[in-house]
Amino acid sequence: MSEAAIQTYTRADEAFDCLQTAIVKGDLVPGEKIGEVELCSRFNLTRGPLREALGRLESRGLLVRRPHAGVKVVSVSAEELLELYRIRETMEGLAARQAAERMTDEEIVDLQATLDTHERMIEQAQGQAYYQAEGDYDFHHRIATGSRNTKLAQMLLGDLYYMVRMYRYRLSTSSGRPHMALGEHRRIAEAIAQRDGELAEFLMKRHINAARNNIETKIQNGSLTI
Amino acid sequence: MSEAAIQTYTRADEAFDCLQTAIVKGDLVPGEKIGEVELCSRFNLTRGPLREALGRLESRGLLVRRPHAGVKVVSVSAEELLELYRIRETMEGLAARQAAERMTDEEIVDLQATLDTHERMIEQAQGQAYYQAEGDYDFHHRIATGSRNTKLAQMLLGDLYYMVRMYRYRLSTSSGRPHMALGEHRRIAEAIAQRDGELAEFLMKRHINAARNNIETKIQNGSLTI
DNA sequence: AGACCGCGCATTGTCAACAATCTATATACT
DNA sequence: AGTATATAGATTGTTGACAATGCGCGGTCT
Repeated sequence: MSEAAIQTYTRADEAFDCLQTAIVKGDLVPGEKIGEVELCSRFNLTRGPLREALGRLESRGLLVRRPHAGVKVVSVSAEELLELYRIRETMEGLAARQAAERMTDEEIVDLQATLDTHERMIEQAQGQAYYQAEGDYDFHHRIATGSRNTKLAQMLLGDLYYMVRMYRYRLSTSSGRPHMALGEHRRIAEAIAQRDGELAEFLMKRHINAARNNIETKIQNGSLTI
Repeated sequence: MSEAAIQTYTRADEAFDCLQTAIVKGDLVPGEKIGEVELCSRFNLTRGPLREALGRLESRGLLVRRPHAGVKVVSVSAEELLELYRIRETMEGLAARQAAERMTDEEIVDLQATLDTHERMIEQAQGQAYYQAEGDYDFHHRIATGSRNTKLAQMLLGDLYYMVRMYRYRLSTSSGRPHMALGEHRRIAEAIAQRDGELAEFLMKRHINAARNNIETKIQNGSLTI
């Protein structure tokens, strides 16, 4: 998905993408032990590039590897998932503040246009958590990039989002509050449009904290099992 | 260096550690293009494990890789280095807050004992920036671990610190304010000992911001060239 | 019957040869 | 003379075979 920009696309990159999306989409279940040869036949690869991809994924925390014993998809506990949101809160708060200071006017227009699209999506696909989750991801993605903070964007897009999305796909956590989330997005975008970094940071932190609380209560209700 | 804990230590792990320390210590210069075969002979490895290690390092942002063209050590601009400190400010602030809430009493005692050691080091090794930098790293390391936030510690220890250390070794950035930094560390440790998370967060953010300002003025003076 | 030991098998880690791609040099053309 | 192109060399990417390690099964001893 969207790898057009890359000129030469090596087998290892292919393996990396395949595995990453497989993990995020839940085709590879957390905790399950997976053999290398099985993965090779599954994705039509040889073990060389595969192992390189496994190394990358391990380094990103999506896999755990024990020498001579095999790899398995990382399984995140409920506490760890909530901790992830604590990290997001601070990091995306920073991203929002820097985005307010640095995004181009054009990017801001695009950002707000994206939200219009999301609104239509929510109305059309009532309850289709998939599109909601993707829309949410899109919004946060734009802000991370808009921060013009290379490493920050890299950490958010490369490390955190994949772990969060992994559970979002599985649990549709964002369902239940799509309209509310959209409203929060709107206000954040508005603050960015007014170049009010402080406000954007505040709103973003509150937004993510709300999402975190939503998950926490669901877990306590028992309606969410991890 | 300190690989006793691991039972089986694969060649790829070895390659990873060798390269990482080589990059951090400056044996591998940023921007310089390095061939795979050269690295192999340099560290007594074969290309298989080496490539796996290269993948991991690329994924962590210490290397950049262009398909069929080779790898080179990442070169961070002055702006990017300062941005790194912005990220540290928020993330380590969070770490300090959570550490204040979650560290064991024993860990806190150890933390303060560490600071005593640092004080002696600073007095003995006047101006030896190396030990100062390592002492500083040690302090921040303990707090990251003490946060009991797996992913947060992983991101700080695995991603950010290596990049910062890379430039610390080269530029001895922390020199000039060792005593001041120690005093700031002391106050942070004190806040943690009193279980005052809010204060610990505030002090940590100010501490890192001070370090950032120190670097910024040095860059503007021209006494620091990157 | 239960526990411990040893062996065989499967899986992972490593290696060296082969194929594909890029870079640089030299040559021809404008 | 400067630019573009083609070719040669070197370097990276990939493959399949080989070696080393962990895991499970069966046997034996208490």
